[in-house]
Amino acid sequence: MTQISSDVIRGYTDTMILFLLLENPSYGYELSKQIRELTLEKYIIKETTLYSAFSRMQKNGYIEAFSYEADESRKRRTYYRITEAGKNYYQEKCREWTLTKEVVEHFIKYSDLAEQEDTR
Amino acid sequence: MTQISSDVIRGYTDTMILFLLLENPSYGYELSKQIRELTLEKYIIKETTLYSAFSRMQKNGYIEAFSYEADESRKRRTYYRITEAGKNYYQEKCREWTLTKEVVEHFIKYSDLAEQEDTR
DNA sequence: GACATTGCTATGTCTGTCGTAGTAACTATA
DNA sequence: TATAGTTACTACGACAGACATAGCAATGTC
Repeated sequence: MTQISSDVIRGYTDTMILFLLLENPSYGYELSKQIRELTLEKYIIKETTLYSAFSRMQKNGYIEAFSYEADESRKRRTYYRITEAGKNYYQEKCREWTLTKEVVEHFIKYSDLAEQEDTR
Repeated sequence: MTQISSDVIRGYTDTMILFLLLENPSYGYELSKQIRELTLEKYIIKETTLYSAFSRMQKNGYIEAFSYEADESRKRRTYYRITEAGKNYYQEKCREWTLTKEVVEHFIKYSDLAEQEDTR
């Protein structure tokens, strides 16, 4: 297991995208590359997952779409920027994450992990 | 937000149950109480979630059902114990958790969290 | 005897992820 | 300039885990 099963990440893809949009507006392909690089290939977001996150978050008002092209018919990419609501949502998720960590770690045993690694 | 949205926990309910079964065989109602208490009410597992986890994990061979009653027709509770496969699965999930934490934390900003708490 | 708690089953819905497929523009290369 | 590879998306359907709702029977408590 070198990659993460995405079911675990579920609920945090939005957060990952919003984190990156806090820095700069961006678009699908670039974001997916950034996520892959930032996580050192440990998490590679699927295209469909990414784009469905866009439409969900746009619907929820967390991001806004825009285009750099003057001519709408010519635009290649759809850029997104984070909204104020998106920033609030992001912060909420960060707080939730600390709670989640606390909860899950009650049920995790770190002992023997190294040992296990060796005996594999 | 004092409780955790269960979508975040998704993928770790099995782990929580297995952790407790490592100590003792147990049954639904008791496990749900233990989870509630261990997490100081931060996570309260839904009944349906719990019991569907049982059947899923039994199907996967991670747990085994048994009864303390001699007379099967009289049994009140279904007890479960963890199997060897379950122990391995549990350890795998613990390793996965460390990875997950690493990945997610790249996208979390802890700064301003306290500040936010104050202004609420 | 009434009421709360315990312990579980059945059924269906919702949502996020993902597989598969397809399209079109742009880029590099030979 | 033909071709292959990369970029940048959209559409559609399947699946699985969490959960709402409902129901039911045994046990405990006052």
